[in-house]
Amino acid sequence: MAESPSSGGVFSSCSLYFVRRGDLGLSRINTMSQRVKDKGGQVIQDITSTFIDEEGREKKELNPAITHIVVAKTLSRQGFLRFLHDSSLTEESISTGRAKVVRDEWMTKSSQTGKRQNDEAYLYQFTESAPSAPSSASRSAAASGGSDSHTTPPPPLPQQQQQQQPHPVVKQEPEDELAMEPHVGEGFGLGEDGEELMIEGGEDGTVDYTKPSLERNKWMAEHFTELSKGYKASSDQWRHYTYSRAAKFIAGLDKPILSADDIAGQQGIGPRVREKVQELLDTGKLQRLNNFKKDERLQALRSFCQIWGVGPSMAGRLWARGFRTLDDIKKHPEALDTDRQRRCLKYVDDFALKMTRAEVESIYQRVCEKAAELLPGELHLELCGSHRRGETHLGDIDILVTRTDDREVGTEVQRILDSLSGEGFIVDTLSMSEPDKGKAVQGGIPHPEDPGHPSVTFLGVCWPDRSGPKRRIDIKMWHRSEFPFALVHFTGAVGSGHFNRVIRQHAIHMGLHLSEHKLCKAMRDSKRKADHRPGNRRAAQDKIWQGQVIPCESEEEIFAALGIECRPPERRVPDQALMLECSKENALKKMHWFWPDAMVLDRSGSPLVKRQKIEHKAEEHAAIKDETLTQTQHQGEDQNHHHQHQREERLAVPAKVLELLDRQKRMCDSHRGVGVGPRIVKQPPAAEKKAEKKEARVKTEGEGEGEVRVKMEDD
DNA sequence: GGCTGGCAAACA
DNA sequence: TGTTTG
DNA sequence: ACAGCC
Repeated sequence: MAESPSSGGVFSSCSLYFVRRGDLGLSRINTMSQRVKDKGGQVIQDITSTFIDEEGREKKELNPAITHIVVAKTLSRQGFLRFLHDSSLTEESISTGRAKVVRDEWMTKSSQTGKRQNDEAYLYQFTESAPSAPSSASRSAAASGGSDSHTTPPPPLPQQQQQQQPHPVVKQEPEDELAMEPHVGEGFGLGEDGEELMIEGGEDGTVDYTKPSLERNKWMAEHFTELSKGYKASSDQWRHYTYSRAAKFIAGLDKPILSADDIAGQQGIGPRVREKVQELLDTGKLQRLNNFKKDERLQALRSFCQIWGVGPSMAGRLWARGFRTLDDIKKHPEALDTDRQRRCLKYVDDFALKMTRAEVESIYQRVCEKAAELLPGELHLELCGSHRRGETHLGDIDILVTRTDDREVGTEVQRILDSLSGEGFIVDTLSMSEPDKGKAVQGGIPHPEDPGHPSVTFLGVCWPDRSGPKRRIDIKMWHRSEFPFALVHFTGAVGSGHFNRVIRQHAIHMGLHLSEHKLCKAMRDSKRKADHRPGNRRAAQDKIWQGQVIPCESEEEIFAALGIECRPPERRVPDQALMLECSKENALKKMHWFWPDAMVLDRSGSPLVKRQKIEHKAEEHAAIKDETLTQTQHQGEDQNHHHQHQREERLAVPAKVLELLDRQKRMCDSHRGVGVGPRIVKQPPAAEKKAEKKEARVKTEGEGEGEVRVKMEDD
């Protein structure tokens, strides 16, 4: 079997079953199944098979054909047990069966590397174990020896083997092979520099958690940030997101929280967050967070994620292979996948150091000078990111460049970089985009009259001061017409991009599409979980047919178009006011700004209140129109008042938006004399897919739920 | 109870 | 393609 | 072990 990979495919003689729970959804299972089959494996549909016992009764057992049961690594033990129960299997039948229960990474990694990964390194721990116990190591040790010769690097398994349970640290002094500047001793696991201290003690006086204060709010927010980071490292993106959002929300409150009820009922704040606020008020700490701190594995994952280019997935694999600390990895850099990661391993300590605003500004200055020297008067540079948001401890430098004229972006950034590299200022490139690729795929099928402009993105490392640390620097160049969108995008990316997510969702609700390049009308082919069986076809993608762009010359105009307050950079956070402004109802009231002929109705013509996906498809226009007519006709007076209702709810079109629409019209006219209204570039590919979809929709409508649709009446 | 959750682009 | 980043 | 929506 060690030799088989080349002959029969990676998965030859494997029969996999995918557990559709947790993060392993249908669409992912479909794609994975396809790959397994392509590479010589089999996918089994039923986890059980029935047999007839002596008394002639039907019984179920674990399907003996299965060699591997693939489980989402984030699926909880309980979730897995529930799955077993639902499949009328017992825990025991699994443990005694021949099928190996492996995490989904086993499959993706095997497929990626073209080498079947060692099962034992990817075992899914569903048997009894403390949530944190890294008990797998011992088992894999025994098993790995023989079969394992072809898994990626030789078994690096440092001395940790034996350490597993008794974790009392054993911080054996690293022999510092990679001569690091000893800037920070850095206990990882703790947040980035010192936040932990602030939580526990408070640097300037401890926070009195029994007394309401804004300080106490911040203190609570930090707890949520810690939770969020923990979940991030364990690849639980949604809890990461939720807690991170909660942290931002609480930190942004302008009134002290008096009781847990103060935050209840806010958009995005649910029972779990409320409970935890309560717990903080009652006990001054969070049990969950304490568990996190004790969780050796989690702390290791967090430290691994400090390497730029290593995320939760890679971190999990490193842990599975026996690495426990960053030092372990420094001793075995070959454990990392790419050269870039190995380079970034050396930057870990430097990148953990924050900069002052002045430092950032002087770096910005240096780039500005170079720009002025090479291309005098041609470029405009702006500091974005956390600096623009007014923060004081900065992790990186984020510079946005545009031409002062309307010419397309070319090699300007490259020239600046070349020169600065020659001076030893830029010392590494982590990622560099090809200037001409910029306009290729931006956010779906582009509008035929306005496919967008090329842009350039550089992510790299600079070394402003030979005696100081190296710094992360991003330089991006956009076409002038798209510059404001880039500004919004690269300023709003707080934390996990909460602000961007909220306003983009809002745009979607208005039937628009907001990206870092443009704002445009959009037709979305909504992403549905396909009801295909695994292996057949892929789930429908969330395709966007881009409609007309809505040109905005400033951030102000972008916010105006979305009908929300133009916030100064430092207020680009998802606070209560924003969530309110961006509620679905509001979006729907504003929709007619850009879809003047659209009526938003459910099937019976009643005014919509809920429903998120705005779905429409070009080629259904005709059909919809007919439907609309017949409906509105024979609905008669009965429905009339509904329409009035809806009209009443509409928000008046602001002057600014009229201006934008006017500008849009002028641009269109001058461009090509194109009429207003969405132009469809491409028809959705498979005819049958559409048929299916139509059917599905009719069905839901028939069931009375009623999709909201935007119905267009032709211009 | 099940599904979705902002987006795009580079890299291997 | 999945993973990671901004 | 999250929140909001059908």
